Amino acid sequence: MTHVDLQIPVNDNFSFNECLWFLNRNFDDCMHTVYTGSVRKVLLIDQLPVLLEISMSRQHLRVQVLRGEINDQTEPFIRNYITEWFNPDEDIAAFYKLLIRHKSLAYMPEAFKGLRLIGIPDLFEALAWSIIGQQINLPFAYRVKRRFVEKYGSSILHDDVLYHIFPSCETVAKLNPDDLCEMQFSRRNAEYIIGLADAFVRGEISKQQLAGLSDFISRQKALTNIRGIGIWTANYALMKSLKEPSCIPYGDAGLLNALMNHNIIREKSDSKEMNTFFKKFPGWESYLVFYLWRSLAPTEKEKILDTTVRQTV
DNA sequence: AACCAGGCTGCGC
DNA sequence: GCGCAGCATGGT
Repeated sequence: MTHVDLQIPVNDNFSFNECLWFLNRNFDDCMHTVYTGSVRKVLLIDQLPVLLEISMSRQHLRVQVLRGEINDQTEPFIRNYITEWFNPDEDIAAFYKLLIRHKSLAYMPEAFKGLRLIGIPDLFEALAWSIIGQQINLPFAYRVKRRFVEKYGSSILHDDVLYHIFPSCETVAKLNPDDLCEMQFSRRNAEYIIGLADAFVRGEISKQQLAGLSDFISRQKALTNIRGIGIWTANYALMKSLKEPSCIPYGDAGLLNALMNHNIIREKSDSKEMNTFFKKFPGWESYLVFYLWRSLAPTEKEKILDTTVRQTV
């Protein structure tokens, strides 16, 4: 049964266009494809691919199934996935109130109005992606991810477009570091990712197990116990995959740049000022980090200029 | 050519 | 517990 729509309600302060804009920033992310007013992505549900198109229809996210089955089993999975991806059910009014109080951030609720923290619901994907992104620039990280996904993930073809599924931990666990070094992983990051995949295969870690731990610190520790996952990666994954509200990815280059841009810290090493700053946003640290990252993206004007240049060249 | 990039490990203290 | 070198991999 195709052509069935799902509707997912959204609450106030939700802008699908802002979310789409973020998904389509200036990077080439192979895990989804953005169109005007919609985004397509394929999910793997019980080993079967389901291609979705998400768009906005009145006060609902509208999910159309372009390929694959939608039934009593897959529907809850899809609903849950989309909800964790766009977080349309959150109430971010309190966050906006805090932003408005802050001198150099007061512009954000208007400038980024309705942007939600875009999640990566799959924990293995979130962790593997953040390991890929360690200490390398983002355009390069996205290129490495694309090579990795195109080689070791599966995909489906629809209307002449390939939609990719992230490699499974079973597949990755069987790789040798050399397989990944070929695609410009550093040897160490290759070892990290394969080890991570192995931990998932062995059941040493899972999203469910992690979510079941009693507090934030335990969840952080469970992650940093894995080789290759430091505090930055742990916080990134907890923020993107487990909706942890108070994650500060310490040392993050982008975060530090954003804080410098907003004159919130003077030196990148100034962790004291940074901590005092974050204390003004209790419970919204993750959201704040996400909005600060958003502030690093080029403005709409710059982006249009950029594509114009590329086209004429 | 030097410095940067959404860091981590291991060591010495 | 904290600071710091050493480390890979490319981009600008």
